[in-house]
Amino acid sequence: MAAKRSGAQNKRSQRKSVSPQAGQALRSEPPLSRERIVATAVELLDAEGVDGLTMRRLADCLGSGAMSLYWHVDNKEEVFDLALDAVLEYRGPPQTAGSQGWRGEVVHMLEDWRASMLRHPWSASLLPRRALGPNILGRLEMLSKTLSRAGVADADLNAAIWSLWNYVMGATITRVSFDLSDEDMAAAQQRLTGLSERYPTIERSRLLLDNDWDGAFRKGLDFLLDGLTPG
Amino acid sequence: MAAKRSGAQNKRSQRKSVSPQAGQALRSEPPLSRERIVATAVELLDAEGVDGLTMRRLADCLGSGAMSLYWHVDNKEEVFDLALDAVLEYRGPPQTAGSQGWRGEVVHMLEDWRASMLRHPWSASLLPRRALGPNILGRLEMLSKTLSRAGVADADLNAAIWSLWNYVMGATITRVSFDLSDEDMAAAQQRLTGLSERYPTIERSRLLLDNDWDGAFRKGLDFLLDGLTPG
DNA sequence: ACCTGAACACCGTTCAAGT
DNA sequence: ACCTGAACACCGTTCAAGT
Repeated sequence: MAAKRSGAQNKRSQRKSVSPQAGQALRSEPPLSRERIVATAVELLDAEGVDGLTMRRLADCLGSGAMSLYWHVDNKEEVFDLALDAVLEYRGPPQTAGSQGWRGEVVHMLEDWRASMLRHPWSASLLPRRALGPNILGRLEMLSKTLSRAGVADADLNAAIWSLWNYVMGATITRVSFDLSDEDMAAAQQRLTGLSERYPTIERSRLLLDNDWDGAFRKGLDFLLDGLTPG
Repeated sequence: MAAKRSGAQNKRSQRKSVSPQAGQALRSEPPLSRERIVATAVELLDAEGVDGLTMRRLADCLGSGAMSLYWHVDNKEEVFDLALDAVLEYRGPPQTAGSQGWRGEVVHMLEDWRASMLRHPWSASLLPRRALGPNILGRLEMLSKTLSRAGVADADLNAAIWSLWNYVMGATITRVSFDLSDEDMAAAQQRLTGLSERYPTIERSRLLLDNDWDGAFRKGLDFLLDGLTPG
């Protein structure tokens, strides 16, 4: 929107060893920049969760005034967008690739996607409501290309991608939201047990407790791929 | 937590036709109650979205002081929990059921679940982060029972339920988040076209535009059921 | 070009008090 | 038992001003 940029001013000139004045932070921080803001936002989100990210607190962590952020960033929404995409970089298939064929590649891409989001538990539930940044688009592009090469017809491609995307998102969001402390988990199942005459089946199967999330994820993914892809 | 209840005081006694005093609302509202609070919260959420629900605004809609709500409700979190579950009641399979077998029942249950959430677009993205109320548990119980009767082994039951749950959640959340105005949609694809050399495949397939969400949902669901269930 | 403090219009919730 | 207003400790953001 605005003309604000943040690209080229990294030269930082030679600051001539600023003599620290009383009351100031001794080790003067590097100047503000989009990169620093985003990196610190990710740290803050990792440490405090979505509700912990506050423009004021973020500025505090950066050693700047709260309003200084607004020079580099339009608003809080943009901070979310940038932090999210920053966390979703894809480094490509592992060294052992090539030999494993397209199916292995797809599975790797989706498991890596999930793993990236699980490393930053705030990211999964944030993603669906935010703009698609370059890293997200890059992952979609790569997935698309691989499926296409695997023989998925153009007419079926979008449906296949969205089915997989939906599945990965749902699995990750659920996984994060049920990753409670053991006490919370026990309490929930406890509450359930108290109502066992109303919910006998899920009480008996201990639905809320013993879940092999990773195994279940992989199994469902395989079923989807069986259906979505030819051959 | 607290000893607060809201069950039995519905008698409301005979209020003796309160003479409306100047400055007061003429038609005096019915007394506050959990039910009224939740119903109004749902209306407000439907109209204004998640960010539009504010304790103060909610109280305004109810014609009461902001703090009055806290007698009936612990905090804002609980309002969310209650509003969410209120919206997820399940009325059971249609009249024509019985003849359609367990697979038809499962499909109906999950499509109804999705439809209920789509009717209240705030609900889908809220659900994963909230406590499971009786209506949600009821749906899980019914799904569980049906799958069990269909022959899914006890050992596979939880994985099957969570796979379906995840898929439904992911599909619904994505669907809601991409249900932008046409201009937004066009703008997004526009931006993509500008980068078409970086994302040629998804640009060519118009991934962000022509999506048959409902068809894709049903297709992926069928694939999952094929894999998850015996026979 | 970059950063700042004061100020505005909001929040959720505690508390002591009213009826 | 139920409702209330004042007050507290926060928010995101605008604006006019500093360097």
